[in-house]
Amino acid sequence: MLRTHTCGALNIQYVGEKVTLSGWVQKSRDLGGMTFVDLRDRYGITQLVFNMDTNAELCGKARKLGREFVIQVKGEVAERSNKNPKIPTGEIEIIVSEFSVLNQSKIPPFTIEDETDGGDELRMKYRYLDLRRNPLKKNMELRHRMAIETRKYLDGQEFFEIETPYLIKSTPEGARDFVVPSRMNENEFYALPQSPQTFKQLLMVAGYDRYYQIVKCFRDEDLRADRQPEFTQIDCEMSFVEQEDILSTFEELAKYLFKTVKGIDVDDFPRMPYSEAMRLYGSDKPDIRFGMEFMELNEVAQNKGFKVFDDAELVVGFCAGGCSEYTRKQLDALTDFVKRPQVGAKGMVYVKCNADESFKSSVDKFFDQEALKTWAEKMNAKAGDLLLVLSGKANEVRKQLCELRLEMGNQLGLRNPDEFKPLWVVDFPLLEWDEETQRFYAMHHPFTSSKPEDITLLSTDPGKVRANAYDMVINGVEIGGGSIRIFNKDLQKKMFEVLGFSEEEAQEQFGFLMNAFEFGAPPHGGIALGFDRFVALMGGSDSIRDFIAFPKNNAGRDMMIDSPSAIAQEQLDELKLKLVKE
RNA sequence: GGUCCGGUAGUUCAGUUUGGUUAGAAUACAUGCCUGUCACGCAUGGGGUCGCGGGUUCGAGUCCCGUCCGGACCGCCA
Repeated sequence: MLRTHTCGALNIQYVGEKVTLSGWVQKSRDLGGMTFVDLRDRYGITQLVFNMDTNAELCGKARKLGREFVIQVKGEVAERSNKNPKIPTGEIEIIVSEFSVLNQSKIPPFTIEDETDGGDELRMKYRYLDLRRNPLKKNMELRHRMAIETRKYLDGQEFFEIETPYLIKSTPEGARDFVVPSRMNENEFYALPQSPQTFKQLLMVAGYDRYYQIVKCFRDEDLRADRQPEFTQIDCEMSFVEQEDILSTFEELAKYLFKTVKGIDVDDFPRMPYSEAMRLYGSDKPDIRFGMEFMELNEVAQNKGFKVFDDAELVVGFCAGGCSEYTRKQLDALTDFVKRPQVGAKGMVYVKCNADESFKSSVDKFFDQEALKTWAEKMNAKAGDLLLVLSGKANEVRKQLCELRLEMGNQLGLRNPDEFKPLWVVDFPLLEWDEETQRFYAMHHPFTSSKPEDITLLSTDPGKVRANAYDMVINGVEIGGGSIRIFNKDLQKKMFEVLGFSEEEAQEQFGFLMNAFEFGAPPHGGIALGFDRFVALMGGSDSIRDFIAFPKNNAGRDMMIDSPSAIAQEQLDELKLKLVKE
């Protein structure tokens, strides 16, 4: 037996027992007459002790152990004379009687300690060493816990976990597909699923009225801190449900996860229409841990001779409470922030609501005290507050102000990662007009149904149609989204028509789904939650990378295995593929 | 496709603003000493193509151009 206990298992109750432990050498401390070795495994650290008086040969051998050597030791559990209260095994140590080196280790490129060295590049290349460290280990444990609890909850709600294929069919809608050449079908390709969308709908037709899957999805788009080309979703679908059934079922799932995994009780999720989210926060995924809601100022700020405002479609700002003492330098920094090309504002107007009830603004030339007072009143500002105002084209300026609001939230410490404020954003538009291609695109996806009362607009004013679509948003992160689907063949055909598909194209790409709708498709709807993001959120991080065991870098590369990579000519030949060399 | 930040010892970084002696620190590593350490301590030592290429200059880690790599973001992500 290579071990009788793990390195986290032993405590004072085991004193006197003979045990066998295996693990990695975390560190050794050679004091001359005696040597201490910290032995580590996934479960903890146990101190080994060697003494020159009692066993000089063994002690001498122990001194030669290097970091990360894998060893097996046999010995007796003893109470320490000097206890270490910082670790669970700190009251005991192992008086080693024999040990063997199971494997040696090179000196690792970074130390296996919690918050020490190792830049991103190195950590990715030696991911298996980084995973030995506590921070990543905790993240993997959190991920495991959430997966298990998700399964428990959904199983308790009668959901079946059913796997759907990874080798499917490419469709032009939505994100770019990863494609896989088919050896047996010359000139043809599979695509990896961006989501199991159509399959889960077919499962509804099949009568499996509650389905879920914790499933990998693939999108060939550029990466971000919160976006990987392969990522995991909690994918669900239910039959004989309305929007409210989905919302309550998955609100309960989220609450259950917060409770079981974090021990946190979260309040009921407020529901906010998309239009209101855009108006108040300039975002379809507002962070409602803090206020600073937007207020439109066209009425009070236009036609006062300030050309920038007069020419703008929208003048909008928010009130940063208690910030009237911001210095010129801080305000300049905020102006630079919004003028960065990534934000794209032309400038920023501020109004300090001074303690003595006077106002100081960057546009004093155009607005007197009385005018600024009307702004302050409109924005419910008190003495001591700071108003920040942007102007421009409505959609753009809302987005810019959203960035500024989040930045102020950061600066003022209002975005506490231990606080969780979820909400449902509902009533999304069904369609989105794209200027470049001059056509409508489905905002969610083409299987989304519209609000019944809006359905007549589909032919007359498609941009106005609201969808039975919803997003779960927590702390400004889009955790997931879904919709009530179309389950009628004719309506689905109509939808493809609005999206500019010819009947042939629609039949060719989605005929299998519409055909299935002719065989008794039940009303159904569902949701998919971004599992990586949810875990990262629970772990208090904006980046999902450290919640995925083997993630890819900025350029979609796996730096450890160095993929993607070229393939052999024989493989290309077999697939009948020719590379175009440039 | 674009914007910004970074690349100096095994590692994390300072040094670059204002070009000038042998490029430093911490940690890791090696050797020696040390019998209760747990970030052990003390002493000694080795360790550098300053990402790469070109240019300016009497002289480049430092300035300029290009390029590669990493990170954050915009576009993109139904």
